[in-house]
Amino acid sequence: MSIDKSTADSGCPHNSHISCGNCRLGTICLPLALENEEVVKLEEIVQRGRPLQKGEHVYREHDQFTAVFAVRSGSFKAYKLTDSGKEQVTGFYFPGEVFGMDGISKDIYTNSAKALETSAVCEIPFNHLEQLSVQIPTMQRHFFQLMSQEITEDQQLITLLSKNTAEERIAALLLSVSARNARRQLSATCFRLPMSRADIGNYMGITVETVSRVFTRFAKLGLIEVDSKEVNLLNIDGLKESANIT
Amino acid sequence: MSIDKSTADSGCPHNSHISCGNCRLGTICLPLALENEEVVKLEEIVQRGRPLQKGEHVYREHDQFTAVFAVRSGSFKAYKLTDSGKEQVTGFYFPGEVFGMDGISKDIYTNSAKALETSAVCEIPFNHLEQLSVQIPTMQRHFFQLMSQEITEDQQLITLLSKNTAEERIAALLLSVSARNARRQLSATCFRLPMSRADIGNYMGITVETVSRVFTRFAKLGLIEVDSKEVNLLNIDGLKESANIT
DNA sequence: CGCCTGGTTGAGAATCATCAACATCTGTGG
DNA sequence: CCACAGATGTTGATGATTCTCAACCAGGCG
Repeated sequence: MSIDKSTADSGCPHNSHISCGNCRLGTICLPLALENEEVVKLEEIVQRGRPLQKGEHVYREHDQFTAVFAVRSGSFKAYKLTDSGKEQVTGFYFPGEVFGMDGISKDIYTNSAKALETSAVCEIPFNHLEQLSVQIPTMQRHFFQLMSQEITEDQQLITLLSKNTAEERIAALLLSVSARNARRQLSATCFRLPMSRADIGNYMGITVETVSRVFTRFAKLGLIEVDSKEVNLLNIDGLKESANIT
Repeated sequence: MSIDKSTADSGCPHNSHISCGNCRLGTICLPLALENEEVVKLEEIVQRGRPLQKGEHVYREHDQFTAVFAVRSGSFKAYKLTDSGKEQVTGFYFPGEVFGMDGISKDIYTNSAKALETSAVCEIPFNHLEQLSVQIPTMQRHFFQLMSQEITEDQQLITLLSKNTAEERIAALLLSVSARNARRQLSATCFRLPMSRADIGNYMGITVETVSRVFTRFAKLGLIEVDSKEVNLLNIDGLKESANIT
């Protein structure tokens, strides 16, 4: 909100000409143990794209798979259309996180990815990444890990959807966003949810109405404060109890 | 059921001394475009394990991650325990399919894997596989694809859990097992479900009772025949309609 | 200013979970 | 070979959570 692009220092990911080496998101999206000269090789293949407007697509379902993407600023949602034409949100991505890996298996993206707000991505062409992975084993390992992490997270969501109530799901989502914010040195308690209530409900397998009701219920219990998209987690431990996570 | 191990030919995956080169599951778990000499390299690192009895574990949640596994014969389920101690089934694996990739990200398995019946696996030590991937780009690509496929499948399950009714979920499961059977040149209509009703319900996010009811409902509609674990899909198109897949 | 999208709230309906009883299957030991 | 116990599966009755439908409210934008 209050980020002033004109005075953005080299650590600000909005700035499109800074390099991986001094991007402050590096610790999230890069392998930690990368040599300087290896970072240079990586930088050669990474394409820092122009900003995307809210609603713009990075790629669409069934597009030819060419690259994976790291969120530079803003946020994205991945979704697919079911056979009956309904949307299914499969994930939200915040700065430093990598998406697009679903496309590898069939050489075609199985999801669409669109910006939830004005955002920017780094594009990492996959054929180059493969070559680089052969040269730099650390890179290969890191990328295996990123994919494995996606699997783990999807499985957590599966558990959530298959076992938990609406309240537990919402609590888990809030805690997830909170934790991911903390990883970027941002507030773990006070933040803006970039996605709509409909997206939340869709992602969590509940209706908008239920999302809305749970939010107000949480607010009445003093667990959170809500002002449209802005939320303030007043009682994280209470939320964790509601999420059934200890 | 009627497999006679004593007369098992070299193509039978029960036979523990056959190699990847002439394993009839090769087309499923191996990259197609592998040179002969490359297959030899792969065979050097693959460990063909002893049979596992029903209920035996391949690995347990929180174990040190060492290897991924290809199902040689039988079937497995992957599951994890939730914080509240309940079980969550995260996948079923049939011959030719690879599991254990969830462990890569943290170097620790995030699931347990146990045999649903007498089964056998090929163990592929991951450090060797990484080295091999550097030598054989096709291998790297193939492994990326396997992981990406796991992501895609998990996301399909997410959609199922988040949007579909009990009937649709069961229909989808039956069709999934059917398709995976067909891939192994087995009957797409008549097969045995190796997992319990409880496992099915757990995986699909519904209770055993509901599973049972849906099975009998499907049977009454003439869509399937059920005799305990044996099922016969009488009307695949009808099932696809029930699953909302066209 | 009014329209449209997105969000909230309410009332009734439906699916599925829960609880409970009963049936069946499996394997074990007499 | 049979009897029995425990696990697994089926069926029924009841109830709760969540969905659906509907009205209404708030904010952004032409």
